[in-house]
Amino acid sequence: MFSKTFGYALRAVTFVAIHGRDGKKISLLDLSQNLEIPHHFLGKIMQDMVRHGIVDSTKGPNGGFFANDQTAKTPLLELLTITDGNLIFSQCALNIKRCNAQHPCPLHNDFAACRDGMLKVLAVKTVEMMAAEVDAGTAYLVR
Amino acid sequence: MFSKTFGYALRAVTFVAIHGRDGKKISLLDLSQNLEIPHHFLGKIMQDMVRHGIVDSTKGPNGGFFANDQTAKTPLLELLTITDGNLIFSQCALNIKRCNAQHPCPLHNDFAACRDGMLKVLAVKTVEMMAAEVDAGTAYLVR
DNA sequence: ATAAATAAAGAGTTCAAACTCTTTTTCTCC
DNA sequence: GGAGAAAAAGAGTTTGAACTCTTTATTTAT
Repeated sequence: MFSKTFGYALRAVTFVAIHGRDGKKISLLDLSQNLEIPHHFLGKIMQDMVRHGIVDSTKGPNGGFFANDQTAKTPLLELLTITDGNLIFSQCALNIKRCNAQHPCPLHNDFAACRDGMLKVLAVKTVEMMAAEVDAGTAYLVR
Repeated sequence: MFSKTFGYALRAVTFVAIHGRDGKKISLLDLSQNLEIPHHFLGKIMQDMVRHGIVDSTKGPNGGFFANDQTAKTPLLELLTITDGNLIFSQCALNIKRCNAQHPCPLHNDFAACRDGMLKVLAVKTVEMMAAEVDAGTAYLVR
């Protein structure tokens, strides 16, 4: 349903939201080691996050990624759109070309309900909500 | 969430359940043309269906695929298990190694609800229910 | 028996996601 | 301003799903 890239982005951005505040910066290596994500691959993903303004970064010694004004209040759906595009909104469970309420595949309604429920969650949940759960010890970003 | 193979299998088996009764046989080419599925690829999938006893087949002139006693009452979940294995039951939305109710990722509960709802539908719906919807014109297998 | 039709089987190709490696750019500290 | 640290960028590799092509086996009709 979601790409691995989305999972990596979500976990990394949440990690930065937690640890990359008050002038603290998280290096790519720190991120990839703490979250157990291949670091070159994560590099590409974080580039994209910076490009979209989800987090900020500085190069050079003591450089790294850090939270900005937007980081905490980013809805997860925005991350999904960046990593996976918006194909997920329209795609049919059976891969039929034309599938909609007027011309449904036999799984259209069941799948649409499931997918839309999930999208609703992603639209409402923000990075800071994720961070709060992790801080409270009620959810985990790794292992 | 599901492979294309599953969608192809579901549509093809349903088509056979509708048109391959009372001694009538559906050739691979008929199947692939009616459903607009690459026919060599569909061949492999139908082989697998025959191997698992979901439908029957005969070779030679006037050969093809046809429904057997089991076809109509096959739950969709059984097709899913054949085509996609049972990885889907355990996998986590964020691709975290250990993710369960005691050690959840931040999306665990939301995703589990969505996935389990979908699986419930697949466990209850059978091929004949799909066929009935298609026969009634309330659902479509193609385009 | 032979020929034709059809499923079955095997091997190969394509494509995109996931991942790796190398080089370049930018910045800081000395 | 030179060295080193770190992100950014580009190019390459791997892997598995999806798809194609060719050959073989089986059956029917004549």
